[in-house]
Amino acid sequence: MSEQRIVRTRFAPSPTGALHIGGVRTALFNWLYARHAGGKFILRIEDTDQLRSTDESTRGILDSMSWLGLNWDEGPLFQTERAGIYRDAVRKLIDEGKAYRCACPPEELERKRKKALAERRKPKYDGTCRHRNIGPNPNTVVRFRCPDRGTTAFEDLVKGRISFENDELDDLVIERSDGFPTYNFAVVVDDALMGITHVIRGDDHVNNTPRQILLYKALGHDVPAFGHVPMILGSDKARLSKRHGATSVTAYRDMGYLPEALVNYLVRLGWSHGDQEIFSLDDLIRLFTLEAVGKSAAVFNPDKLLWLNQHYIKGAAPDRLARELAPFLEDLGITNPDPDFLARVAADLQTRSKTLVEMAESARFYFNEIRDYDLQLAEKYFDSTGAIYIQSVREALPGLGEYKKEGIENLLRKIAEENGTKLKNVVQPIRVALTGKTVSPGIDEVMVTLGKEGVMRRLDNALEFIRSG
RNA sequence: GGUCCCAUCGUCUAGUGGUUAGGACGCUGGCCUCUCACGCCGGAAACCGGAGUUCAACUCUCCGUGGGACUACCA
Repeated sequence: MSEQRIVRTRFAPSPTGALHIGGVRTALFNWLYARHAGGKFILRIEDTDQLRSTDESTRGILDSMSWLGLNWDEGPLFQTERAGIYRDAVRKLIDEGKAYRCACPPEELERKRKKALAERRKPKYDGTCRHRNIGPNPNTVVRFRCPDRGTTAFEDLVKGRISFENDELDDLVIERSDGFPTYNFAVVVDDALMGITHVIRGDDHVNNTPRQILLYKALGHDVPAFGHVPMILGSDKARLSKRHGATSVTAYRDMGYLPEALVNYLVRLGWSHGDQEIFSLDDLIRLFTLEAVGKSAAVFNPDKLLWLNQHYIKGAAPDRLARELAPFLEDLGITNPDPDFLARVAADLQTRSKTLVEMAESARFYFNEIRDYDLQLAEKYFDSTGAIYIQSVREALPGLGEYKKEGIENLLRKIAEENGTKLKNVVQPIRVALTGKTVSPGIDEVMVTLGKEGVMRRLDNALEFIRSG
């Protein structure tokens, strides 16, 4: 009896661009599956496409994974460093008669394919070189000899039983003429050698699975379990791509999304746990199973992601928000703010910001005193009564005992009452005087955060502006 | 064309033969209120179609229809 093996999953992106929304979700599912089972999560970089692979992409992918908290136990391993391993595996198959060299010119194969298509036949390699016993030669590829008969089936962890007739499969190329393995071969060799027990990937790979199973068997390896998760679509139900807007993890980070929002959103795309919508990483590790992953493709919904981001911003600790917010403020020219002050600003803004970018934008007035008021606003709020209210507040402030929210609000109410007007009529001129805008956090919050001195200075600025204007 | 996969509100989904078909985003009416938000209460909104099986189908089977993936010396 073979012992129950420890679960080993992997994520194997190719470094040909930024880490994609679809890619991370696959990574997340693999990571969760491993963590849930107390197994290992391995990172492998599939960089055999020499032309399109870049170190920069690799760094970006690693960064994005770390930012999301998806740590890996082994790797990153690079396929380009494993060329000898694939070559040996190919040789072994040739020696055993399970693979053969093929010298068919690409143009001819292309011609045959087109002809087959035109005649409504399946375009399948015709086996010309199967028995020609061609030796090593620069212009040859190696093909895997696929069985003509029989059925290859597997029990998919999310979709259930899937089976293919072997005669639908053709003799796929496993080694290109440049000596590098093809994708289908390299994955099998790598997954087998790395002891991957559960291959969790996008369902665009289901059609690859039977030939890969055949390769596992030909190579004499155990066949892992497969779980094909549905893909993520754009709003037009087409595969998610750049034209649907932001699709990379870094793009969302730069737009001011919190990693937990992205993780929470992505996991709910295809997976669910009853009516629950909010999940921490710990919740997910505890609850995640592949059985609860749906079978159908999901449309990416930016609005729901935005809602989740807002939710997490709302609940975040102010000092943490302050740290996250700092780089976005820096983009606006606000550098090295006092951490405590910034935390108070973040606290004021956290129920009214959907992203950190939005929060930074709303936070500007806290750092820049207003000199030139908007003339339209000034005309409306700095009229004779507005000026009186500002003046009244300014004069009352020094005598205010406790400079706290309650005291401030009471003061404003008292002034409104004394002038026989509504609170809002006092508040709005003050708001414009302090923030330069008609929209801001609660006026008492703003005044507390700005501090008594700051508020008095700003009110003086406003009064000065009124006098000179 | 062939093969494979999929199908509940606009979107993400719960449902596992008998439910007023539930939740969430968005939309929308109201409450709260110093603006904007937050929060709270309410509303509109779905079982792709047709045959079966069954006392009873959203749920099981088959056939349509629609969508998607693959069909490379790309991964």
